[in-house]
Amino acid sequence: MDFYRRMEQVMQRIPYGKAATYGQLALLCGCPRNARQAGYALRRNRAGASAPAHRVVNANGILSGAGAFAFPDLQKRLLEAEGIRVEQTEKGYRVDLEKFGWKNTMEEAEALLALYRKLGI
DNA sequence: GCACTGACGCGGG
DNA sequence: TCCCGCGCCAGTG
Repeated sequence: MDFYRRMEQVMQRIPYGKAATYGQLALLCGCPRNARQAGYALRRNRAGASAPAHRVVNANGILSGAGAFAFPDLQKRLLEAEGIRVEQTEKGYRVDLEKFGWKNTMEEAEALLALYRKLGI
């Protein structure tokens, strides 16, 4: 499935110091309904070991994947190392997507689609 | 081929 | 507002 190869490309484009959501990644892969697969891809390291998996959170900004890291607060620490403020809530660690969320421009989305065509994925 | 699972998201009550 | 339930679909056994 080229979904994972697309995921790889999208992951590489998440800017330093920004966080993206699962749904957002799925959307940028051209599969708006594959938010679950986005998470699955990360859990199984399908997006490549070099992919910044710590920059991916759910739609609410919660670090739902924290448990999949070697240490529970590893993701939190990686994010903070990039200047992203992580606050602790009843629901768990959370980032402010208003401030640190990756805002995609239409140009970026189109550039990705062009890239997929070029790579044939 | 079938059933179950999940680092998700959204609408309805 | 909170919670529940359903849709989603590739992997896995």
